[in-house]
Amino acid sequence: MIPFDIQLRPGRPVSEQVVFAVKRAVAKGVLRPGDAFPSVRSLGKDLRINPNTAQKIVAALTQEGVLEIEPGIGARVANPRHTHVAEKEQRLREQLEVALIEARLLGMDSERIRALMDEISQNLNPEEDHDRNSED
Amino acid sequence: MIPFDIQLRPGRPVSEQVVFAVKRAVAKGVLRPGDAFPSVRSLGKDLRINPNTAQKIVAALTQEGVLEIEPGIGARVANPRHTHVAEKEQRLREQLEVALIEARLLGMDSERIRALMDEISQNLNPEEDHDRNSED
Amino acid sequence: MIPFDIQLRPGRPVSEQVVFAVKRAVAKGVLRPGDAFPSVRSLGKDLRINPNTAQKIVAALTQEGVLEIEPGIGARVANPRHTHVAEKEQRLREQLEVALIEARLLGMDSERIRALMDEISQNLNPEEDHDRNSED
Amino acid sequence: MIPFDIQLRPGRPVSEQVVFAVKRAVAKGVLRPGDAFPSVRSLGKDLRINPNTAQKIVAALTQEGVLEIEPGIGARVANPRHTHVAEKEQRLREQLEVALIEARLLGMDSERIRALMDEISQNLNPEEDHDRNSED
DNA sequence: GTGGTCTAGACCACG
DNA sequence: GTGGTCTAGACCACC
Repeated sequence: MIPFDIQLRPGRPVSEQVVFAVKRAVAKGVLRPGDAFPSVRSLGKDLRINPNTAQKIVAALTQEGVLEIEPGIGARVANPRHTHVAEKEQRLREQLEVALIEARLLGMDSERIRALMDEISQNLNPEEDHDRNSED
Repeated sequence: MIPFDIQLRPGRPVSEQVVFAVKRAVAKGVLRPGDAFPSVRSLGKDLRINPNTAQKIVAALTQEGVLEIEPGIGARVANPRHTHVAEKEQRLREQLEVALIEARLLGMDSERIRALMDEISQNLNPEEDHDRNSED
Repeated sequence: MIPFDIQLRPGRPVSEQVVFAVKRAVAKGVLRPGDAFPSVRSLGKDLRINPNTAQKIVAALTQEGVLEIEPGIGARVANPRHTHVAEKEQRLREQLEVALIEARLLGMDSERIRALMDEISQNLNPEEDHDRNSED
Repeated sequence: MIPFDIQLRPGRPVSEQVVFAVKRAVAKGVLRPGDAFPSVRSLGKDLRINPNTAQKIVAALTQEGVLEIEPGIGARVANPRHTHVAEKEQRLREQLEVALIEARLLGMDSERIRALMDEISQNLNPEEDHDRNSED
């Protein structure tokens, strides 16, 4: 079972969407370091996607440091290792620049943009309400 | 002549990159409403791309409301019309969510992210009046 | 002087727009049969368009039976002659079909469409209020 | 195979005509949400047009929300999403105004126009369940 | 297999 | 001159 829902939207690569969904789950705390991650097989079955694609997803997440593979055991969510920080921060800057430019072309001023950021940020936060079990 | 430089990076669609570069120029005020935009042919020649690709770029920018076409005359930067606002705002939210998630996975807290946003935002600001000579 | 305002919108052929504007003026009664129509020269000058284009406009309107040319005198709005009825009605049907299809794809039902038609139709009507001067 | 026939008329953009034909098919219910849509290549082959043109057609229909693309899988008729509603409704009004003006210049009164609309509308309706054999 | 992008060059309509 | 469309065929990413 996957502890989060993935809504595939047509028009973009499936693998990309799933990778992002996992990242979001980790960012929100729905998935936490140490949590088991579905095997390639069950992932493909659950999401109704090509096993080939499932394999690629796990590989990508591993490569980015989000997952860790224990050969013969399975995959689990990795401790934050902040790998490839430099290049990731570079990509992040670009993403933010793209978003900011689009926002401006939409006629938003800085205040409006900041408010939007805060709103999205808070939507990302609420992993605090339901019960938790901490063992870090 | 194009009043801004475009650095094509291999591996990504050329047209996409140029479209974005133009948007950035408009957002920065380097290109302003009413300014003439290079013809399809000259754009293609300047950027060393196929006229067809240049055509696609102009079409995309027109469709998004960034450019205005006068058939037989040429293209120019449009007044902000804010077309397709709903759809664009939705896409913007998604872009921002993606960026925020990446930032968190990088270990950034809200304050750090906000600072980064401000930095990028200010980099976008400098719409000085004097003609541009860039050699920083 | 032209007794109606024409707002040129970028992205479509100028001639087409002017032709349509004249038709609308006639349909609304702003221009009436017998009214003088500007010469090619003054039309081009008033609208700030290429004389070549102005010429084409007059020719098109004449060909459609909206204008009549009195050689050496000038052009005037023709009496409704309903020329080319068959082919025009055919074109009209196609236009209406296109519009209806777009409306449906927009999710409008017949009632909504009819209401929209009525609204537009009434917007076309009010040529009765202001004073008139007849010199046919 | 394409479940509807497209009669290309010379002199007008092929892509435009095909796009419209697909829209009509959707409006009539000949194509229904979820139905598979021919691949770019097969569409090009069936219609005897360049794959590139076929690609443009699919792209346009996707952009308008009529089709949905799953990369690597294929295209299918989308559920009505009613995107870009504001812009489309504006365009629709203009289309209707053009048609109404033409109708008036043809000497049609409101009643005649309405009757014509109803006729076309009903021609658009027949979404019978039985498979289609057209030899009317 | 699928869609997406790019190049190369032709033709047309518009002004 | 301008933009717009089409053809022909190549390459890539995705599944």
